[in-house]
Amino acid sequence: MSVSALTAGNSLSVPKRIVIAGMEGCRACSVCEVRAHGICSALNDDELSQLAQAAVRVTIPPGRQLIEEGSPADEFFNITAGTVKLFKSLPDGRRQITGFVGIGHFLGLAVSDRYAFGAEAIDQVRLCRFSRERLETVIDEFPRLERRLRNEAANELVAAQDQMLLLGRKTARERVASFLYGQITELYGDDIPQTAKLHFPMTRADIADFLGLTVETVSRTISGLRREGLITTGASHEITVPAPSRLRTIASGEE
Amino acid sequence: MSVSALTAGNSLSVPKRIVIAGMEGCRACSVCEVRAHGICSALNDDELSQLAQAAVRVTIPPGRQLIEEGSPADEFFNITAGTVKLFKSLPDGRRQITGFVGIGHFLGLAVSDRYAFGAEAIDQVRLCRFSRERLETVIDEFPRLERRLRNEAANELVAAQDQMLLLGRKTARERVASFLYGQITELYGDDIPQTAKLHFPMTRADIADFLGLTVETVSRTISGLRREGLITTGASHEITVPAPSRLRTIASGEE
DNA sequence: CGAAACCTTGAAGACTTTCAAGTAGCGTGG
DNA sequence: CCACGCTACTTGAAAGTCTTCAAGGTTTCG
Repeated sequence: MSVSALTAGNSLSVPKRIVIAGMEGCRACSVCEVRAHGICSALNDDELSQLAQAAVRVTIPPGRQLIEEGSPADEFFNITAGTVKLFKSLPDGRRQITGFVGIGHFLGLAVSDRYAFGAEAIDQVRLCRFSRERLETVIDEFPRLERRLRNEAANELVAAQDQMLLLGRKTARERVASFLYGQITELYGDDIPQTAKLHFPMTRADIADFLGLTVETVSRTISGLRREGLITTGASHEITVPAPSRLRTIASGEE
Repeated sequence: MSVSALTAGNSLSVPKRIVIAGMEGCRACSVCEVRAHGICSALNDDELSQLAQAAVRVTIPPGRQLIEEGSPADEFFNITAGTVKLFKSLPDGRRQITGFVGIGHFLGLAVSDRYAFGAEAIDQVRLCRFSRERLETVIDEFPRLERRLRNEAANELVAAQDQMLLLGRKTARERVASFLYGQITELYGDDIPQTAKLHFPMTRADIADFLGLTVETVSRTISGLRREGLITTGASHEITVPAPSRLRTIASGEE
């Protein structure tokens, strides 16, 4: 389901842009929008063109699942646009989103032969697709890539540990503040402005599944933060934060 | 505090076994108890002796902290005996244990220059210590090691995702069952016996901090499982599981 | 424009926590 | 050898945070 869905998604959503394996990718990489990000930044142009031969670029419409939990892990992805949610589910439907990943993110670092998580496009997503086999070949030739992947994994691990602290020990208020502050740092990096304007793609349900809460609690908590003057809400996916540092304080459990 | 504490721990706890940097390690590796585990299994004897020159073996008494959250990450560790708990804390003392790690585990895969987590010995722990610098040198020479580290990180990532699902979406009962079943698989691998006997080193408080619960809830839940006949309790760190598969069912949220 | 999906708010309920007290295990020392 | 003190574990009762159930309002998109 997962892989075929992906292929179908490509041909259905961008019929005018048929991708021929190994061709378009070959051209695209050196001028790719994520040339400077993710694993690609670890390679020079020559090396990149080798990688390109293993890549296919595809576009995924919002809501389409690109990886199904437990399906054979024979592909890797590199996101070039949009946002993907990663998740795990229980048999009765309870769901935990383990992360939102965007531009430059490398997806599919599974060790086993099956994906341990699902992945679904939140908005329109573009990505490069590699077969596991071909990527491994390229990796063997470029040790730098290997290190890059290790660092990528290590970074994700740090984020996962933060999220475990959040899920295991933070209150609803602290969780929502953490989420919002996380969105701020993702958007602005270390250069946080006095007033941050956010426009995120995920729904309240996504946020709830990410924070281990219900939609109602997320909604109520956001309303609470608004009443306190800590945030201003525009459209449902737009939030303005007049004093990000106050949010950071709450997020880290200091009040 | 962390590194000095470690050194102090070594000299204080095993005064008769003074370790000379690069010497004992050099001998020990090829006959090491974890020769076949962890990163060492990725190397042949020759390569290993190179690695050994960068290693110092130390022993840590129970309760001693070997890594302090936020301290400079200039060392890596490879555990050869005992169990270590990894954790993150909030300013007010709330604590989340992100994992228990034992024999063969490689510790310190930080990308930043500071540890993002703390680490404390649960029982008596032995480990190999490397300076970050020296390990990186060895890694550069052995690409296999690099891949090994990536796989290690990928495996941890899978475990972290499981834990996020647990913390965000499982009930107390499911969490405790998950913990116990996890202990079973760690001890027996894929070959689960009809009746599993467990003897784990962590306290109820550790388990609580791992599962995002309080000690009281852990205790009550274990009592509940016992009343249901799902487990038998001996000494406080000993539990017998007459039907592991039932526990697995509960752990995965199927009842 | 209208159906559907999404978001918000209220009230009742549930699971877990908090507070409290008692029991048990263990190492030290009289 | 047993008392003492400490830490760990267990159990009960009350309290609290978050969830569940329910309904109304809003946005989105064909």
